[in-house]
Amino acid sequence: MNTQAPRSAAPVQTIALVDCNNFYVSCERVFRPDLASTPMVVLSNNDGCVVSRSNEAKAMGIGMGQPWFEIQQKALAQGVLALSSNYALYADMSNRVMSILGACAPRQEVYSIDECFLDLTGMPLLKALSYKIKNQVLQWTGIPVCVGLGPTLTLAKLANHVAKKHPRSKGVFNYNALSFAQQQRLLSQISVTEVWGIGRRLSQQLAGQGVHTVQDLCAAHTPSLRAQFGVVMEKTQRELQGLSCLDLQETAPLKKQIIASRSFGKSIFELPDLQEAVAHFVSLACAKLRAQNAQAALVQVFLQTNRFRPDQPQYAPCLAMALPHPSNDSVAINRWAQHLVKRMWQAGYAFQKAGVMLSEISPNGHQQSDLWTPLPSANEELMKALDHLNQRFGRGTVALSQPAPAAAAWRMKQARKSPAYTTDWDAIPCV
DNA sequence: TCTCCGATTAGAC
DNA sequence: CTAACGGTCTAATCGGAGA
Repeated sequence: MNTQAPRSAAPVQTIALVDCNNFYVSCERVFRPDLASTPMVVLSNNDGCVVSRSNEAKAMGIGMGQPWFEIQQKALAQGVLALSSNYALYADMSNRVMSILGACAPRQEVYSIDECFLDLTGMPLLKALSYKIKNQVLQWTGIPVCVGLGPTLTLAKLANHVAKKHPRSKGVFNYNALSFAQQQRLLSQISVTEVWGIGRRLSQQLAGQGVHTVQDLCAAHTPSLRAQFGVVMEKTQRELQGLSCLDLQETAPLKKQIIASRSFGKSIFELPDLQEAVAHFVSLACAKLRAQNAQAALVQVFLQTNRFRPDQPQYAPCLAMALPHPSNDSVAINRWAQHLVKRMWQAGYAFQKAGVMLSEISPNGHQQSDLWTPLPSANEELMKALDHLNQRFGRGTVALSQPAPAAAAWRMKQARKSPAYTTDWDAIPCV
């Protein structure tokens, strides 16, 4: 068994993981302070599953990812408020939180919509600093956060988990401040399930090897671990031992693929409805592509019937096409995408979902062109104007196809959505 | 035999 | 009234095809 403290030549880093509490619910509450103690949940797209829960809802036993239809009746009877997700609001709140946090440290990695890593290495009075960060975010945005500190990204995440779970920590936990013996005792009290990168499947397999706690994983024989589970697991173990294997990624690398897809509010049978939906997905995907100043060389379109209805005929075609040259032009890409839908559509199927995938992505302006085919007259100005309008007045203001998405047959179900408080003046309640 | 590809798997949020 | 179960993204790995 490995009971040695890891000795590393590098001075101990201090990484902070700052995570917003019940993020989507907290965003909604900023604009509805009257809901501060109402049990509430936010639902995924199409009002499908629970994706964010208030503490009250957690206490009632409502699980993360539970299908809403399964618990709806009981939950409503218990007074649970359910809201459709309002991504425009959450993205805007996230930007505010992240820019405040970014100013607190020389280096930041925005890891997801509600959490980021900060490099606090070498800074004095870490505990006081952490509380200051936490209070500043709360004061300036209304969003509560917890802060976990550790010598590696994985341990910072674990420390954040401790901060969230133990009320005594008051939202801040510093793993680096523990003695080696205290660290071991703590790790032996936490299930491996809580470790970043260890999901349901792996924790089950680990349990088969007698590895149940984080301490068990730290102490496991490294070569056997590597042989059975691969590199990723070895890195996780090293990180838990305090040896840094993962780096903070300050600038997000270009996406290798961009997908825009959605389930429909109801089944779609007709080709024109499907085409409209696909046109919409193309414009979403291309906007994302342009936002990272990139272009794609491959378009793919897929259609799906409802896989939860085995009694109905199933059909899930997917067709790809290489673009004549890399592009991020919604109009051009839509032409090819429409072609693909037409090829795949067949009468009689109840389509439930469709999507567009862009891949073989490269930075703008790096296209290999040959001498004979002229470069396409890129609709650059048009696309710029389009992105601007959609940002300013809301997604779907300017679309590639006729009907506004709000009226479309394929539009997703969002029965209980809150207003766009932060991006639409008219949505601000008069006081 | 080596490499490249697509499909599959696992995980995160 | 009934039926109803999310959307993106990455990396590793494996088996088969092709060089």
